Amino acid sequence: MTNRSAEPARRTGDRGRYGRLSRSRVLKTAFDLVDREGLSALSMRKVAAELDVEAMSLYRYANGKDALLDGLVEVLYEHIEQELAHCAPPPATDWQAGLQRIVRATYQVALSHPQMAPLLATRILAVPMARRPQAVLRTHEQVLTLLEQSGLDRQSAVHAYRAVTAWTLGFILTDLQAMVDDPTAPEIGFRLGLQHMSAQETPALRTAAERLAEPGGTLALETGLAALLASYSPTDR
Amino acid sequence: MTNRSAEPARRTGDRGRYGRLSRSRVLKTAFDLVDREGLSALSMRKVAAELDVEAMSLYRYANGKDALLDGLVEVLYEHIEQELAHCAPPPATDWQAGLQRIVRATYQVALSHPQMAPLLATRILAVPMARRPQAVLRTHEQVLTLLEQSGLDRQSAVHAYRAVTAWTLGFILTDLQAMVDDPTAPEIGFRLGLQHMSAQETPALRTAAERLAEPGGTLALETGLAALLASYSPTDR
DNA sequence: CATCGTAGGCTTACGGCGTAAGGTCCATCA
DNA sequence: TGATGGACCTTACGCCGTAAGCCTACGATG
Repeated sequence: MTNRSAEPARRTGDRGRYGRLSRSRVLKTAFDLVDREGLSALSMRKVAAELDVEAMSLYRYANGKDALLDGLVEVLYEHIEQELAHCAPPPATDWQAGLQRIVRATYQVALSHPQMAPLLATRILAVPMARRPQAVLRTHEQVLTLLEQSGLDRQSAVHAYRAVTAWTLGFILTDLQAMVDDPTAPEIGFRLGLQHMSAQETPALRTAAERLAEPGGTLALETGLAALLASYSPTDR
Repeated sequence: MTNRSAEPARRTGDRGRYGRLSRSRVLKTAFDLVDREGLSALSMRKVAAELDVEAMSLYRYANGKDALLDGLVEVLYEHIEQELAHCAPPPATDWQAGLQRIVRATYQVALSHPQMAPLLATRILAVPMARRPQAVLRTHEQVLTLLEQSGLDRQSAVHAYRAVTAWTLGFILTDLQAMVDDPTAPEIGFRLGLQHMSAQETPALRTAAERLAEPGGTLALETGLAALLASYSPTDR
């Protein structure tokens, strides 16, 4: 509610007519809020408050909370595209390297914004493909195009596409899974809460927990990707 | 609130002292509600209403909504265990078949209860491993044990375990992803909402959409699983 | 400069939600 | 029979999403 009449509402590209809101400002605020406090802390009212605005004002730029969540996914994929754009030149001939590049970028952006990970899983289940944000569709289009370049027939390319998508999503979720039970504990076993796990019923899992707590890493991601791709392109073996 | 004093509160194993509630009854009611109306329709108050009880009464059996959600995951994995128990005998020597069996059961239970799928993704991110329901841990223990039987060293077994988990979860989510935009449309293209997808920007995806709308199926699930497993066990190639 | 249509933001209000705190009743058993 | 305590209920609070409608400052127009 701060009166900023000192600024005569110059219509920069990033503010609305009154020099206050804009879609990008709303999404960025929500994005930062989730990064900072987690998805469960996201509410229309809090986002609005951070913008010195009432909740209902957001509706012009994100028509309801679901639309806001989809906006967050959009931002996430825009980050992926940025990562892809400024980071590496695409080696036009090597389709497999092209796929690796996209999958790796997706993984890294997810790691940078772990609080958003649930969105990747839940929104894909909630919003039909045709309604997904453009940035999402563009990225998926690239994946599919690369696979079709690889010489696979259309049917196999679609199967491979599903495999790549499933692997990437599953790997990210598995990698980000909650392992730490008590962050304040000094010893790793207690930090993981192993004293709550029965050594009778789940001995192997208990023993493996320490190793499972470490992130999988880019290497494991790409190993699995390569294995899946190889199984779809008979030329490779 | 119906007075059922006709029944003198016989303490069957499935009811509490007053012959009304019990953990299993609460979870079953919530589970059915989600199956019927979706996760977003789940609320403490509605579950309570279906049991002719007040919301706060549930807290003795599920201490808050998060605990209720974890209870649903528990029920889901109990279904998986039932599927495993009554369906096929485990071929003790063939560890790969053993893994297939578990993964397939997980997939089939997920398909039977598609509304629960988001829980698989979100709860794994929210509750530390050591605090997961016993049924979940038992199933994971089986997977890990089978992999250790396969001759992999401990380190590789853990990597393979992560891969199996990631693949299964990712495959399920990808398989259950929303594709249908307008269920009432007679023609498939409109049913998928393809008119909303730009033929300029995402032509390949648009074309592939029809194929993507079909479920992946058990075969694709097992193909990918085999490919991943092969990449972790050098003896296989 | 005066006017006007409207985009952009605000107000109010409603019903539903999770849950903290404490009360009540009744099956049990001494 | 009377005490005990577990099972369920009542009340209340503060959040939430959002429908409906209002108000006003702005850009365009003359």
